[in-house]
Amino acid sequence: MTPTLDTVFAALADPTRRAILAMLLEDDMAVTDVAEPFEMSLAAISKHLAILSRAGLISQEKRGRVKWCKLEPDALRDASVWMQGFGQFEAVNLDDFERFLERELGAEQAEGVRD
Amino acid sequence: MTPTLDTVFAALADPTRRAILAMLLEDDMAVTDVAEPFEMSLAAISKHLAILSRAGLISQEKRGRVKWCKLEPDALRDASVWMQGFGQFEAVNLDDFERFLERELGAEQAEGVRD
DNA sequence: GGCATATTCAACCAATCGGTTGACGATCGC
DNA sequence: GCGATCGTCAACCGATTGGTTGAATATGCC
Repeated sequence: MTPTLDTVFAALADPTRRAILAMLLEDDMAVTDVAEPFEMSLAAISKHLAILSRAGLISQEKRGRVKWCKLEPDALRDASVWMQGFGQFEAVNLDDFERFLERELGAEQAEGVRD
Repeated sequence: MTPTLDTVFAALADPTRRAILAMLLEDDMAVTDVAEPFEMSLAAISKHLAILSRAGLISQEKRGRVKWCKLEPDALRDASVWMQGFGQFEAVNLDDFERFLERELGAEQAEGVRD
């Protein structure tokens, strides 16, 4: 399936999935390691990863028995083009982004990662 | 309710709602006029507008018996900050955006606005 | 007042979502 | 080969989504 705006935005609409993307920003990770910080089953995380993968936001490659997850930020490009069309946003600096991530992750932590 | 990334991205995940936002980019519109090009009931459009409104993407103001819908592009700012954090996208020019919109609207037209 | 117009509400429906559990198939280490 | 580990599959569950229809609520016009 070619990723559409529908699938990309739908994938981004879940806080668990956004948290996963933020984790993958640091480094590629195995499925088990992705699941570790979350208070939910491995199967649930596996489903989230499948959704991110179908949206093109990550790729997964199996090496041995571990499946590595890798961020694919290019999938955000079309969505970013779409959004920037409204409001002519100037380029956002990464400090803004980091502060944003801290706020969001902090909020999730406060409610136990998930609510 | 203060709009969250959850509600903003979820609102953007539906093609009907994105088409509505694109229409409002041109001008403010009454609910009935928003509904006109779509092959679905007025009530359905009313619900879509409520979702966009809860996400902060539009505002609605009732004047007389007609309720005017107005784009509120600022609500996209947080989401845009979030997305640009991945991939350091350069500013996108509006020509790109217009071509993009044409493609998307064209695709929807081809399947009868909705599939 | 009375009718038409603009919009929402309420109830319903099928489909999807986000989660669970338990069984299963691969692969590694020994 | 065997047991442990990695990950998915399948079936199930309750909640939400995107749509419908019909009735209800404003408001405007004459």
